[in-house]
Formats: sequence, structure tokens, C-alpha cells
Amino acid sequence: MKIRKDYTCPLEIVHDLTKGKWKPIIMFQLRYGEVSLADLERNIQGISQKMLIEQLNELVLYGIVNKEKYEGYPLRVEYSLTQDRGHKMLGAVLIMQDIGIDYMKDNGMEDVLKDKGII
Amino acid sequence: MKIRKDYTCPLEIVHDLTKGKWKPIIMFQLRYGEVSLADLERNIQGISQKMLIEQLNELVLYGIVNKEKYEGYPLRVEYSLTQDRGHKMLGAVLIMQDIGIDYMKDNGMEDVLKDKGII
DNA sequence: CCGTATCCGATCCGATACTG
DNA sequence: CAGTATCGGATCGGATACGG
Repeated sequence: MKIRKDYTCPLEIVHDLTKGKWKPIIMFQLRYGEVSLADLERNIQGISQKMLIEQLNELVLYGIVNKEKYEGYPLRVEYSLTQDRGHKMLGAVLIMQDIGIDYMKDNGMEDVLKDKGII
Repeated sequence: MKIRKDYTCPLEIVHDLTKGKWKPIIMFQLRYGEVSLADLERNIQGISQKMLIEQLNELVLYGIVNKEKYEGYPLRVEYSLTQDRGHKMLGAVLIMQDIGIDYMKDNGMEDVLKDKGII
């Protein structure tokens, strides 16, 4: 899609692998294991199906997310983090989640955190 | 600039705080302490002065980077990570740096790493 | 050395409609 | 349930020129 061959530093690549409004949230949703597309769509407020699939596909392409198809009826597809790169990135995402929680507490947005049962 | 009041989850905010091609690289460059604008410009390959200052300003605005002016001649300005949010974000950036290094090793880009003395 | 201003193409992402 | 296709406004980021 857009991974070049002429990067000048490691962080420049990782930015291309993970950029996009929804990618960190998607990775976070996959923290406990396999999740279906429908569940992701349900659990991520405000995302459109188009954006979800688009960013999910990029994450798959970049070795961060695994896509597993289970044949049969109904057709089932499950997404999960890859063992190495996916879980490593999750480490970074969890730190960011923590920063976001602190930021919300510092800026009077506790209501959002309560809605989600975080506090 | 663009921090709203209606976020629906912590990661959405953090994305707004840290998005932009150069922000992770800037934070990485500040990992050891104060750095001047000129040094940042020198050490970050391919960045323009405009982008550097723009993204630096956002990081300052969001409490991730500190800007210290030292009066006198020559006028000196030094940037550094803030004690709390800045260093916390650095934790995430360091993980990403690591992932980028692995990615480059896996994809035949060792030359970049050698240039930088990483391997 | 430190910063500001403008112009402009590339891309991101939301809305919407349609398929197996 | 799991996807694909298209269109258009908003934003991003590179180039360039100028000012403290």
C-alpha cells in the first residue's frame, strides 16, 4: 500500500505501519484474543465499516493482525494480534491508553471513563 | 488546535496528541534531555523547519514537550520531554523504535541501521 | 539561530450505496 | 455476517520565501 523502501529511520516505518485514527483502538480491542468484525464494529464507537475493514486490512498486511477464516455456517472470521509484532505493538498501545486515561482525568472528562467502566 | 471535548475513548485523544509523521521521531530525539531546534533539525533526516516547529509546538501545547528559553547572547532555546506525560510517551516510542528495528532487519534494510550505528 | 506565512498537491476519513 | 466501490470535504505535509 504505502510501505516504501527508502526509510531513513525505524520510527518512520512504524509510523506508516500504525498511522490512522482507528488502528490503536483496533489493536486495543484485540488485546484479549480473537474478535469478529461485527464485534469490533459494535465495540468501537463512531467507526464506519469501511474504515474498520480498511485499517484492519493494513494491520494484517503489516504483520500486526492475524485474520482467521473458519469455514462453515455461518461463515466466521476472527481477528487477533500476531504473536510477535502485534503483541509488541500492544505494549505501546497500552501505555498510550494509560496516558489517555490520565489526560481525561486531568481535563474533566471522567464521564467518558465512567461510561466505559474504567473508573 | 484540534483537541475536542467529545472524545469517546482515551486512545482517541492520545492519537490526536501524537499524530503526525514527525512527532515520534522528535520525542525519540529528546530521550536524553534538552536539545536545541538547530540540533533537532540536523538530527532528523528529511524534516523541514516548518514541520519541525509545527509539530514541536503541538507537543508543547499538549504537555508532552517542554520549551525553555535561556536569555542572553546568543539566544538559546532548548526542548525536552515533560517529566510525566513526555516520559510516559517515550516508553511507547521506545517500543516502536524497537519494532522498527526488527522490521528493518526482517526486510533487508540493515544498511539504514548500520548508518545510524544501531547495529 | 529561531521562527512565521502562504500556497498547493497528496491523503485521510466520513457518508453512502451495493454485493456474497 | 463480511465485505467492496465511489465521491468529496478536511487535513496533512512539502516547498519556498520572508522576518526577529
